[in-house]
Amino acid sequence: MTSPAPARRRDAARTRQLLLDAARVRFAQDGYAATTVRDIADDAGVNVALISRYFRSKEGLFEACLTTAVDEMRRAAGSATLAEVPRRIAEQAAGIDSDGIPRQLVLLLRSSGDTRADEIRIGILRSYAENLAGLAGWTEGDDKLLLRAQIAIAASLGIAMLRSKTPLEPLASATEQDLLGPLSDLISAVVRSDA
Amino acid sequence: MTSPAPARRRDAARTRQLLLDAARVRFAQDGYAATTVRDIADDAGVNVALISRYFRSKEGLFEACLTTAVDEMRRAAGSATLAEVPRRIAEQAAGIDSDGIPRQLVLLLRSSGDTRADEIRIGILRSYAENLAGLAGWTEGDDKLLLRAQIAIAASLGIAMLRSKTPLEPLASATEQDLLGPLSDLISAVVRSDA
DNA sequence: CCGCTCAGTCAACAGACGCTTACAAGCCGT
DNA sequence: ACGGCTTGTAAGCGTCTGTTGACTGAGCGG
Repeated sequence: MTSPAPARRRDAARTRQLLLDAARVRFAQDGYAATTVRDIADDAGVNVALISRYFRSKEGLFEACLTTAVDEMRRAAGSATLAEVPRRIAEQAAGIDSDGIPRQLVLLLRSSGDTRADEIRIGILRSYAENLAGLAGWTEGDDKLLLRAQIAIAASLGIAMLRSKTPLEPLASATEQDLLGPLSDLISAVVRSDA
Repeated sequence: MTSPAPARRRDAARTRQLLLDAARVRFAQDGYAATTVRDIADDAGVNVALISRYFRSKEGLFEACLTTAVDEMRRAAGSATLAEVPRRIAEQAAGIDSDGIPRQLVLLLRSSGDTRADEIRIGILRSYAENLAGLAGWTEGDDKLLLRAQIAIAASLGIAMLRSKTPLEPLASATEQDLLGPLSDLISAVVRSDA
């Protein structure tokens, strides 16, 4: 966290990251269409024009949010066994960030209206579902099991979504521990090959 | 449905309904912020200004969509046993409408940015969760079971959401029958009092 | 057949939107 | 220290947004 550099007053990489962070919060919280580039720039404390400079456009910024979020999730996930999956999902859904918003997951569920970004989103979702199905013994062509994996993914996203903005207690403030039990039951019940 | 009146050329009630129908499709498909009043009016085949006339504002129209959608779901739901719940949810998620979009459910997950509409949404979600928990023997104060019911609701919404716009096969085009099995497993595994 | 009422039309508003351009200021190698 | 490249600023562009108010014409009681 504490960078060795003496924090240059003008630092392109730092500014880029500030924009990226602010954008992820806004996009996850308010959605793509409801977020304006001026909101993001103000949150980041930089000039609006720098969004166009560093990300070419609002859509480019959204794509960057999506890809970095996905990278982080991939890094956090690694390879897992079926038994570990509920804990991994509970971690993500509980929100590893300070404000408890599971941004990575929410970003995956929100559509942007941007074709390119939506393609990325769907590709990621597809790969997640196939990974999960694979852990349960899925082989290509087995639509039944793949459907079940996708339903499990969808359920996780729904939980993350409902936690992110909706003050629906006790779900909204449930801890990772609280979610683990129900999620384990959900995954093991839904993702089964003996459909 | 078939009104006795011979369809007057200028019919306020009919126009209002046309706007309501078009708005529900748009809001569910594209979200609140990404939908413009001109889109809705064009879909309904009426003039834009009539939205302000009949619903006071775009937000007023969204609120009307929510309340009517909720009414329809209440009417369709009625009283049910726990065993019937998966089928009811599968019906809604599969989409009883012609285009297969589960509008009612999706509307409940999409937020508008409008405070009043969000309050309605949350109230509905809370009542659904309590109903579902009640079927499993929930008594006030049992947060564990209520949490599980809310997770089941969230899962259903996530499925509906992912089906609505995302071409994620086989989930996107799964039929009510396809969903019934996995959903039954999900509900019965998640909504249990012996947590 | 007249005249009032109300459903629907039209054009325009003020503001916000994403984005671009021209310019000022900082950083670094030499 | 100074030139050249990079980083940040300010202003404005064209467009689209939700909403409004004055208008036209259909419908119906008299």
